[in-house]
Amino acid sequence: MAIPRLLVVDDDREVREMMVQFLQQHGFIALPCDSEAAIREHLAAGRVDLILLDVMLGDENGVEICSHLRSEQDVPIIFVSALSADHQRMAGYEVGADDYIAKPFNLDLLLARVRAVLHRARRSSSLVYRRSVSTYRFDGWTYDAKRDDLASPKGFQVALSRKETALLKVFLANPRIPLTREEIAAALDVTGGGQTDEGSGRAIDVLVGRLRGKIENNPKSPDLLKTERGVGYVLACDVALDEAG
Amino acid sequence: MAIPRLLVVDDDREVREMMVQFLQQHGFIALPCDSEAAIREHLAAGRVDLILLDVMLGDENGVEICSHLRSEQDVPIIFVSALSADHQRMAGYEVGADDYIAKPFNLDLLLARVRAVLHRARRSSSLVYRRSVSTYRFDGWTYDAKRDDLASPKGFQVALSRKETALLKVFLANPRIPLTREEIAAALDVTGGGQTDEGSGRAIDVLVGRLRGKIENNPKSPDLLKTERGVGYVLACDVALDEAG
DNA sequence: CCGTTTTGTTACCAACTGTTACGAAGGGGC
DNA sequence: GCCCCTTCGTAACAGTTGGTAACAAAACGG
Repeated sequence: MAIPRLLVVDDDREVREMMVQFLQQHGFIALPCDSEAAIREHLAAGRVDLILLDVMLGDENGVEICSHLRSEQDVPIIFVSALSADHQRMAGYEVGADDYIAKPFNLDLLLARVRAVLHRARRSSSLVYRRSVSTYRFDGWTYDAKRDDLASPKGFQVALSRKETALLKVFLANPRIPLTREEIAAALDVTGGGQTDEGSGRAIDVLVGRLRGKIENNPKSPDLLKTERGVGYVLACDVALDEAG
Repeated sequence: MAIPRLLVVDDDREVREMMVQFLQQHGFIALPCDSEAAIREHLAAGRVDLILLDVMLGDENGVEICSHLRSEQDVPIIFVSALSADHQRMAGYEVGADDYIAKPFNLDLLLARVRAVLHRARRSSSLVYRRSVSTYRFDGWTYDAKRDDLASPKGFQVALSRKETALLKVFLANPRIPLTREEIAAALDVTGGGQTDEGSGRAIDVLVGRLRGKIENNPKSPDLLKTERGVGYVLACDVALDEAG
């Protein structure tokens, strides 16, 4: 299983950002959303492992959203709510929520619940939970995560900077899944997600360019880190994992 | 199976457009219709995989239309209706509808039903569902969909832009079937379907022209991408598929 | 502190794609 | 054939997006 991707759905921007930052610090890809439409975009765009859903979403209703989502696919959902009354809790479970956390909550409690639900979801879908992947192999390349050591198909060692390494890991964890700049930025904890000259910087583009320069045969026409115009980037090869622990 | 082609039959223009847009966004070719005559035109013009049929069609009656159509061929039909009373539902099933959705409905529910019915239709007609065609061969050309790699009969590699690739795929999926600009636009998610100078742009024409420039021996008198005057374009050769998975 | 390395920003360019305008090519009626 | 109208092809243009060199700022390591 790749790095878990979580959607943080809350209409209070401050709460949202706080949760996103906290979850990112603990190794998750956390993507902020503020509406059902945003959730659907992410679901359509790629894998989502867990949704943290605020019950009160301005004019939308979290319980209803949950009900919609649940009737279609079984993404795990954890409700987050200021309404801790029991009947509210029940309304959450009845539409299929996997857990329910009352605000204000302890962030570590949140983390524990998130891990528990992800763990459950993994078991039920009989995916092996790889506690620590030690080595990734892709297209002849070998990346030893433990020693942080990347070797080319011909056996030459290639040095990556810290951010380049992080970027590579994100792609290795999500092979063949197109990642938006927003998602990459979230996983790397950099600011910029913009792709035009106005707006925020183009850190992701530049970073991808630099990584390409080190791992692509011909960086001008990349075989591995392909551009999905209007979307983002995708690692266009399969990745084999050796695991330890 | 090529991209599924759906007819969206509803006399409320707004509802129709909304459904069409939604279905297009999810990868279907969705064609709006507002009458039995329009349905028949499409059925006569080419393959139709599923009809979404409003029960109340102004002066026409959806149930009757369904009954007519069913007595002739077995296109799957899903009824869409504001009349959710049980007897109405039964009237729908009795004339052979494959499913029945009450308005107002959740769009994603619609999507789920559409996919279910298409899936069923595929199985029952014992068509192998090709999850991923890896290579197309046509008139000496080879297109490797996995690597997104197009090679000319003489073995030269030809670079296509994203939209050009998408256009080629649409034709490869529908060889020898004349496709209207409307259908192509739907499959490509571009706006323009108009062919005159007024109205919407001529994106499809220009795109076809560009693709011709890359794959035709003599773009001025095309052998592959022929124009069907007053209709659209057609790929005038057979296509062989190699499949993987 | 200072030099080095890493990382983000900016600017410029190239590629992609939709729009428009204009001319050419059909097609029907006479 | 000739005229007229519709349809189509395509060059030219413009708006957007992505690649990347060059610079600036920040982090790092003594």
